[in-house]
Amino acid sequence: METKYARKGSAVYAALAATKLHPSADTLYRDLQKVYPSISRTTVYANLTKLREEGSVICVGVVDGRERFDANTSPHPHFICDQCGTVLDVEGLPKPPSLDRQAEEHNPIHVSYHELVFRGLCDACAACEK
Amino acid sequence: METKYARKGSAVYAALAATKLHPSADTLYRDLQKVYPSISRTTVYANLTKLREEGSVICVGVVDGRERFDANTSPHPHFICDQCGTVLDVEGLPKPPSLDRQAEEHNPIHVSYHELVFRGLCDACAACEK
DNA sequence: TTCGTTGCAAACATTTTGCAGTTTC
DNA sequence: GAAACTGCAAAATGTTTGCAACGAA
Repeated sequence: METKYARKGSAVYAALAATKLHPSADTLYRDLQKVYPSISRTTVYANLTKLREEGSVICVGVVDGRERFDANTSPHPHFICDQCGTVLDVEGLPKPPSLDRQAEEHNPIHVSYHELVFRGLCDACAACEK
Repeated sequence: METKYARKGSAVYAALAATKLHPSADTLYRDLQKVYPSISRTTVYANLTKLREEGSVICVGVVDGRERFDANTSPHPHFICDQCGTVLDVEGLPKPPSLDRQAEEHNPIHVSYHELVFRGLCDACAACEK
């Protein structure tokens, strides 16, 4: 039985952890609405901010002006479809050796991590192009 | 002598090509105002859009909600300071061998290029942290 | 005269903030 | 009761669009 002010923070995390689609705040909001019809966008945004500060959620990029989130916080490469905006995890790449230290060697920077993002077309969009 | 309707499109490109700061549209607008006091944000945005469609300009990422642009369109790694938002070119990295083809091998994707972005603190911000 | 460029104002979309009611401890 | 959570409404911000005036060819 849902009350108006039920705790929804953990639901935001659970919804994000349950998908591989790297949803935006709004997509997450729509998904959560199905279970919590009274949830507000403000709550989704507030909890995403909190989860990000805690380090239990990351933003993997901005697609069409919308931040895309991931509950898998271990650094891993992504793919973004330039046409439909789908965000996928990229599998099967060898771990590059300490790229971060190499970058620091020749530049005035202090690297904590790096992001590797591939761009192109997903299978579905590539099929449409033909 | 500046007229109200002087051609400003090429000035947008020139301003972007003249800096390594990977400015945002608004930064570019403020820079151009010094030379073209009557220039409008609309013109800067319109020309950035056109240049991007032409392929003579790229967006290297979104920092604090602002798109950052680069007239150097050849793919190269960048660094973004998590504190001040500075965007730097990263030098001295060895070219990884056909990462794009490797990614395609194990994933249902068609890669046209990839972006490598290092994150951390720039020298100035690292100094302040101490 | 046709087409592309410019700039103002308004519209848009995503995200943030102010605030008051609610729940938890 | 203090502190944290929720949701509504409004604000803030970056970007786009409608449109009319201007300029180039």
